[in-house]
Amino acid sequence: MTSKTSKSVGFEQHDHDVCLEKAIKAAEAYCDRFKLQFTPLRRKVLEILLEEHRALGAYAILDLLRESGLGSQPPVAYRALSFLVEHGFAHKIERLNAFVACALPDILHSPAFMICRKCETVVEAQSSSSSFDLSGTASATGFKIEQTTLEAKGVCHSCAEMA
Amino acid sequence: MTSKTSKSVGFEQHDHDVCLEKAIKAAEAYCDRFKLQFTPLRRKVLEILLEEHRALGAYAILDLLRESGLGSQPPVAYRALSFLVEHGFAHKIERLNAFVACALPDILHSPAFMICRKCETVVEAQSSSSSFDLSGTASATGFKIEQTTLEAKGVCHSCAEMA
DNA sequence: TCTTGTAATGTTATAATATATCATTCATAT
DNA sequence: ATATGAATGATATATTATAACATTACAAGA
Ligand SMILES: [Zn+2]
Ligand SMILES: [Zn+2]
Ligand SMILES: [Zn+2]
Ligand SMILES: [Zn+2]
Repeated sequence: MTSKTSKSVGFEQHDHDVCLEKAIKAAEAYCDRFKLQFTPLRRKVLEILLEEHRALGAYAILDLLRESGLGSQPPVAYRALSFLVEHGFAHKIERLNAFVACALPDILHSPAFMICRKCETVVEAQSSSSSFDLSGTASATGFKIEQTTLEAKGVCHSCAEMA
Repeated sequence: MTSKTSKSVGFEQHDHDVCLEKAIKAAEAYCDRFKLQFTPLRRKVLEILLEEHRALGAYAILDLLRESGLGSQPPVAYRALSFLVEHGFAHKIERLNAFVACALPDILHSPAFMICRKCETVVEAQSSSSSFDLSGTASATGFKIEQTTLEAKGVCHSCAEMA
């Protein structure tokens, strides 16, 4: 059985070079279109995240940045990360306080993740913003869900009325 | 329209005394049944969380504990919180690095939350572990979803095979 | 060209969240 | 009463994240 709202990218083998290049190209195109600056720093952080389908903490990223001489203090990493997250090139995994490159860069989506607690692989599944069915993706890939986190941020009725 | 997988508790008015007492009683009963120690400290932390349907950070909780002379160092709060979370009496809101009392203490559930960014109210919706539909609860309560976080932790196919 | 505004980056300091470790006390069962 | 494990106390430190201010890069308008 497969879901109509979820489609996985990960766990199974795939051509990661294509994956990586597609993401960079998508970011370039998007920044070009919206006059955003895809600076060397931001590009490098995205490249670091794209290396693997794993989540990296800000300080791990910072270490790698330092190695390539592109910045060494926390705000440098956090700023680049918030740019990438803000524009959808990367996502924050709240459970891990860590970041992953978006695996679906050319698709408008609300991200959903399956996180293996053993190998730490993070698979991004496609979904709509308020309806989720991970069970399809999970069973299709053989992922065994143990625990889920679902948190919707927004504005409640009474707060909306005030404005 | 209402969802078959989600039912809200919150935002709208409700008898909070009942809410509070029900949660304490449920915790007592559960601990009794499973021979868990519902110590004064753990009870106090749950009471603190039950005061309001808002998420409290560990250090805010710690301040309140200190006031009642029940502990003053971080591990005290974190231990009580992990006990409460482990047994389902409370949940961690990952997006906020904060904790809420469970609003559905007598129902087996995988928690889902709607968080108002203005008043910081946290509403818990009932859901199954791998399929969610917050849109029903959201529209029923007038909550406007802006962003969602969906993260499933588990074990991937290849890691499961190794074991 | 010059200036001036804005975005990005550099730098220092510190805040906020969370855990490791070891000592002590308490509950419970033999 | 005594041995056992669970819970708490206490100290130190790790990890994650941001505030605040200085500097540089770059482009639009004078
Ligand atoms: Zn994505
Ligand atoms: Zn795995
Ligand atoms: Zn709950
Ligand atoms: Zn509100």
